[in-house]
Amino acid sequence: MKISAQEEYGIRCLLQIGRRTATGGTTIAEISKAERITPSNTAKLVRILRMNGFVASSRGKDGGYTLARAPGEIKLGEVFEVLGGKLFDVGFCDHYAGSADVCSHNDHCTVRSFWCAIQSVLDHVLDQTTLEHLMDPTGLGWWETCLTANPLLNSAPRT
Amino acid sequence: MKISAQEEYGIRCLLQIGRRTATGGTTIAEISKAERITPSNTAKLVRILRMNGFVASSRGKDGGYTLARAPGEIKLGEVFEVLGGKLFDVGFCDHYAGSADVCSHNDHCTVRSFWCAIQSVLDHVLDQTTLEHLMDPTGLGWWETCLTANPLLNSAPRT
DNA sequence: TTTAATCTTGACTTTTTTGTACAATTAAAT
DNA sequence: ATTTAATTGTACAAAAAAGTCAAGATTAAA
Repeated sequence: MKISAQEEYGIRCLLQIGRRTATGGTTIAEISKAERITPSNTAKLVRILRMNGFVASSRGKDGGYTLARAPGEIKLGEVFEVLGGKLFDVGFCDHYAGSADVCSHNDHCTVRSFWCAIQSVLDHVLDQTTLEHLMDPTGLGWWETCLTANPLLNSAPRT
Repeated sequence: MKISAQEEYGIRCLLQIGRRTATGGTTIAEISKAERITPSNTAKLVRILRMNGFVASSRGKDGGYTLARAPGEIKLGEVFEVLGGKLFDVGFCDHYAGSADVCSHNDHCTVRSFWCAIQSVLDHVLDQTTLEHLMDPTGLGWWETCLTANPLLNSAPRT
């Protein structure tokens, strides 16, 4: 369970574009330089963002990228899904269950139901965070206060 | 951000061993058959579990595997870390920051601080769940109640 | 109309992860 | 002692993900 390179850099590219949208957008060359990844790789990542409606592009001289929506309207959950997919695939059992008719991954699928629970937790957090939160320096760390103010996340005993 | 195959099957192997510890343990051949993965792959996964102190092995005829600790003492957070590592590596910036002295992954590292927040959330959940929770069928879904009883995770507005 | 900056696309290479094979080791039972 | 059933460790092969490259298409300004 790792944050993939594509997620890491994809988010960073989006952040770069977000920061510069107000001043006319930015180019692949600029993003590339700022994030220290190659232009080719940058292009690939930005392409994913564009095809999924997060950024808009204009071609030709003086072209470049801007956000396609307001930062507050871009949920990180959506971005993550596009860049790295869900935590576990539905249809996982189809691939891996071997030749059994029903999911022999068994355990009455306790395991899978647990994966779902983890995913719910993540989704809730990611859907409450927008690009705006990452862009605004004063918004740095609203999540920490959430954590400490929270019964579940704050060493609550469970029974 | 996906659950890796090693995490998925590693947990399942541990679960198999846990279930059969009371009745004398189990073997790689049995686990392999139950989870429908090859014996070789099973051996590899179980080895990781053994080297990290989750299971004990005995060799020779009538050998096999048992839990090294009580199920209630095995936090899933620990197991996950061993099987799949942390969500993002410390030292990530060392690898990817290029030739800059300081982490040029910049953004005043808002991004990284956000990764940390996500990891905290995950860790809290995973450290509150033990193998016992997965083993006990009646314990199915204590996490769902947690979710719905929870302000942060239940569509709480944040400001 | 020319030019230069920029995006767009698909194929290719490298790296990482995942899975497999096989020989060596151990211990109980006979 | 020998046989048998099991674990252990290393090295290798296959698959997936990440990253690179090169040629093409589009646009705006000079």
